[in-house]
Amino acid sequence: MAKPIKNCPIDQTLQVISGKWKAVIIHVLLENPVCRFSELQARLKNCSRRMLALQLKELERDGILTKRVYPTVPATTDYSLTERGKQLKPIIDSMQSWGE
Amino acid sequence: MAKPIKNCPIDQTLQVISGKWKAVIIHVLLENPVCRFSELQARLKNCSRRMLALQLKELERDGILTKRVYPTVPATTDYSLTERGKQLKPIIDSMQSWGE
DNA sequence: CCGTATCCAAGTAGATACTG
DNA sequence: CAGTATCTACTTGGATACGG
Repeated sequence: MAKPIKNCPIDQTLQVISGKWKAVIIHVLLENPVCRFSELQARLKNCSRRMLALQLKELERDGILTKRVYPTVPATTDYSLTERGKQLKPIIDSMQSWGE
Repeated sequence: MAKPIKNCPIDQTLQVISGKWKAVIIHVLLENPVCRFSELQARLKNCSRRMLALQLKELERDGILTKRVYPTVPATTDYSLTERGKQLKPIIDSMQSWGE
């Protein structure tokens, strides 16, 4: 009962979604299952290209989303949630409810 | 449908709980409704006194918890969640489930 | 179009010492 | 006991320029 925490499941989850733009990215992808890089950028008004790329890379690394690259010229990419990513929906939803 | 986000409810919530130790503090207070400063410190093994004080001060400012000070010598204090703070339970709980 | 590399300014957090 | 003050090292993120 007096166990020290941190690195508990709660923090695992927080690490994954608490990047500056991550929760919002997940939210967008829950509503729009497939998004191109430029679509995401358009929706996240103040998020720089650099930041967006960073956040997406981390989300991909953590198994939350999948990136597909099409060998067109110029290159196009799109992003969509994995199953594990979709399971974040209850959390994002309750965060939205609480925030109102 | 193409509205830019950020500063949406999701982010409001994230701001409140995503401090380095905040989610864990809330979790502890959900299980132990009244905690003294030293109790919290004991449970958050790697959290310095300074950090704990900072996080608590922000949580108090955001209306998540209430601080009571008893004019004993030496001073003692305790912390407990507000109603609004208690309403974070579904979020913390689902974060815990997901993290496992 | 979709990034990456570099530089730099600002913010953040630990260590330590002090206070009512 | 429960903090605050200060100093410093580390991290973060914006601006800009370049690359496939």
